[in-house]
Amino acid sequence: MLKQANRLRRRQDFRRVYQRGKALKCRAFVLCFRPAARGAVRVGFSVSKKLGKAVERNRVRRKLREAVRLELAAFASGYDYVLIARLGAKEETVESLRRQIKKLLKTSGISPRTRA
RNA sequence: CGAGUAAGCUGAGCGGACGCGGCGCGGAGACCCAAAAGGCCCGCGCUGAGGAAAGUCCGGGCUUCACAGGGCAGGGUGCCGGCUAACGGCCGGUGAGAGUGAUCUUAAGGAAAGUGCCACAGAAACAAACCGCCUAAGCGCGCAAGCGCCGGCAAGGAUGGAACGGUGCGGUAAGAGCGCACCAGCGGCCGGGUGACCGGCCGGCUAGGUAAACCCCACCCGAAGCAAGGCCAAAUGCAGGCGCACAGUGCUGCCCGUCCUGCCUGCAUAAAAGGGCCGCAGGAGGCGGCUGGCAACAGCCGCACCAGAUAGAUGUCCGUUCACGACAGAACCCGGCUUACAGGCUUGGCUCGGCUU
RNA sequence: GCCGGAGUAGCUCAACUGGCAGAGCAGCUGAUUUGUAAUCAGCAGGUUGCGGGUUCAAGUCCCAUCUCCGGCU
Repeated sequence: MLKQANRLRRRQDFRRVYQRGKALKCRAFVLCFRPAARGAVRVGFSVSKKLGKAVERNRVRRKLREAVRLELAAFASGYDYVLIARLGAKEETVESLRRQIKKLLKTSGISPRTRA
């Protein structure tokens, strides 16, 4: 679990990221991001019912959150992010998710130092 | 020893590191916000999913609508007694069915209130005569045997899931509950039981199936749901309609009756600006003991307080043990039902079979 | 949280009050054609999602369950 400050919580924030942000995808998830007014890293998660029943969805979300927590330094502050789990996320481990996050953030073109 | 049957319990453990929700205590920036409330941050302590949390199939509590009115429709339940806040649940019994048995299953009221249906086959599917059996009585013909007419019968055959009680004896022209005995079913009386029902005696001899077809009878059901609903802060405008009629009074429909308001309806306005708080977890609750009861359950006493989120908390890593871990995640609460489930455990339980004494 | 609808041949759909599960397309075989298409004739293809029950008889009625689709808040 992330701290409250690092969470994306409002429905409108999600919508803003979906509509006006950029999206990158890999096997396990889609990463959407968008510059925000505040200077913090805020991440939201989306796991649809397509992934399975409540227990399975919880497991996927927790693995994603743990991976994000461990890689929090790699995220550029001043941006809002949303991770949308895909069907492949069920087979991933936390370690493999961390690698995919790092890879996607590198290709995103924004680095932690630019807006720290 | 083997096979079975019944009731119940459990649902990986221990240690460490990094994290998260809630509560309590302490602290801090002057960060979010128009402001209040609240949020964000740091430290410590305590605490943090299930037996099904699931499906949403029933029943309640709670809240609002008018403290919930009447009728018709509509829906549900359906052997008896009890338990319960209530139930379509549970317990105990009755009948029926299955099993060698322990035991299990059971929507199990009414078919002489009425209607419908019973395909094909068959003469006929609720009142029938195709094949068949008979020719006693009556009439005609004939010397007679006999033939014909008028008829009688439902035993046998055939069809069907089902054919107007079954078996046997008597009876008859042939037959038939026509008579008798037993069995099944029906009605009455007597006895037992709170009752479903059971037992006995007597009577008249006969009534097809289907109500998970319509229906009849008995009993029950107002509706919507915590995004219910209430409070705080901010904002209070525009458009339309009505005057003794109109509008609303919440959704399974219609009608009647009646209450309330004077204004009502729509939009801005509810997924708004980061809105917030209550509802919200002390309960028909849990654990232990005693008493009453065959039991479900009830009463009394004692003990502890045991999730409460709102993008929604249990995860990751390391070590270790073993039978290598199933189904599965609270969202207002509770009682049931149903469904899913790796494995493990308990019972001075019960039944059947084999062997030994 | 609440409430609806559907499941039938490989595909798209029928089957009224329970009474032999059917049609079109697709498939296969044959005919026609030099050959193909079209056309004609014929054939095969079904645990009616799954499991129970009621009934003489169930796609149809009742109960339970699975999957999919949709709606309201």
